[in-house]
Amino acid sequence: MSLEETTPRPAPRTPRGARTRARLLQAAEDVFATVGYPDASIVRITELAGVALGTFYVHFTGKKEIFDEVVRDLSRRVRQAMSAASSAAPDRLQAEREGFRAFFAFTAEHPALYRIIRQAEFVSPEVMRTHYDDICSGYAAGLDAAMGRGEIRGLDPEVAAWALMGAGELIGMRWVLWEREGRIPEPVFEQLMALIEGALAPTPTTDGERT
Amino acid sequence: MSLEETTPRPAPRTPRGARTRARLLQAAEDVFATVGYPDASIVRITELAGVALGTFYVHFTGKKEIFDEVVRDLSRRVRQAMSAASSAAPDRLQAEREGFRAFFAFTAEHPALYRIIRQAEFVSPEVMRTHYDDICSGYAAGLDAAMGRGEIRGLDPEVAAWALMGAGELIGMRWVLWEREGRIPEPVFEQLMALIEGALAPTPTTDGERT
DNA sequence: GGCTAACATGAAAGGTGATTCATGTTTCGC
DNA sequence: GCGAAACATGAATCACCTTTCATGTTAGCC
Repeated sequence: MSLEETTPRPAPRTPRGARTRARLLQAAEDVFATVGYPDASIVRITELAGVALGTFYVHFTGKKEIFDEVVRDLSRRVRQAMSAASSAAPDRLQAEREGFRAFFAFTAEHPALYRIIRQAEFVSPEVMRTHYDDICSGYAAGLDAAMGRGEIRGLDPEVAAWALMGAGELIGMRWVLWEREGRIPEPVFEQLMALIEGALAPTPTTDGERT
Repeated sequence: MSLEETTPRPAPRTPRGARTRARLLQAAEDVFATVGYPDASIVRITELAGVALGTFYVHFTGKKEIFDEVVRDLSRRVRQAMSAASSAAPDRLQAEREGFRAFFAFTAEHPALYRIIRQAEFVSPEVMRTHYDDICSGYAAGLDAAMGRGEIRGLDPEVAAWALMGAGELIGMRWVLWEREGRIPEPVFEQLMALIEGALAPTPTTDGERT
């Protein structure tokens, strides 16, 4: 049942249709984020969106399709935020700082991201994988370039990207999502940066000849 | 509905009861891990366990209760595996190696851990938090002690613990769960260790006078 | 070996929620 | 302004699931 493929609904052809679809997406994001996928019913989504139950099926084939769409949307937005922030940095370490700052800021403003991505594991493993893969490939490319410039030590960019991404994810969960303040405390941020700096810094003692 | 408290069922008083309960727990673990919480029905669990539907309610008050129990059980086991592995290590770096090895090995053998913990976010946020907090406090204590012995640089053990935990989590997801091989490739493991080493190593350049 | 509490059973009650569809309403090109 | 396509509606259908309960069965204890 959860593995079936369905042909997606065609995109809306009029402004009205587009508006309704957007309203449904926004409502779905809210509902998924607050009550979770299991308890998120189509009725709830349509009620929040202010449209009739049947309207939902004009725009989406079912719960999974709209979920996927929500995930893709959030993923796109967070990646865009991160790359926009880090692209202007003069060097890699600065890029790390700005990238992480943007990530934590996005998390603070859209807690839905975490809450939704974590559920995607079952609802839709493919979209979840794509999300991480996408973030990662951008990240790894940045690391690779920096390595070429000798700014960081020689290491496998992919492994490093996943590891750092994981560090950011849990730190964000712990200090942004779980703390009332809703934003990362500066000392925690600095600590994280210190760790990343240490992990990436060119080692004076050993050469970078690891695989 | 998902926030209600119910008085837990009393523990079984006979070997037979204990056996049935254990069978249900094991079945629940499998079902939650394969089809996910939303699609996991009590019927499915009891069928897999080979008991009648009604029997379930002799031992558990509902789906959430057995889910919580499964999470607590997995959490206990993985923590035990990790601490057993790392406790014999001569120094901190060695302890890191053994701890992570044990973690990846456990992940390979019980993919259910990941799959289930990630769902806990909504089903049961408290248990999920407890799981991470528990792992973390042990980890942080180890780092703190090592810091006292001067084996690693001065840093906030809690932040470091969460960051490293996150790194391990995503690396495990990517290379243990998502890869056919089902165990972490040695080069990836070494890369991760190199990163951790860099992150924790006492810095020759700066002193450890950060918070 | 018989008594009782503990345990197991599965049919049935009662809900919930996803999805369909026949029917209206709006919008847009002409 | 008109006709057709796009869109919106919500009552009705249907599938499935949780939970209860009255009734059997088992096992520990004397």
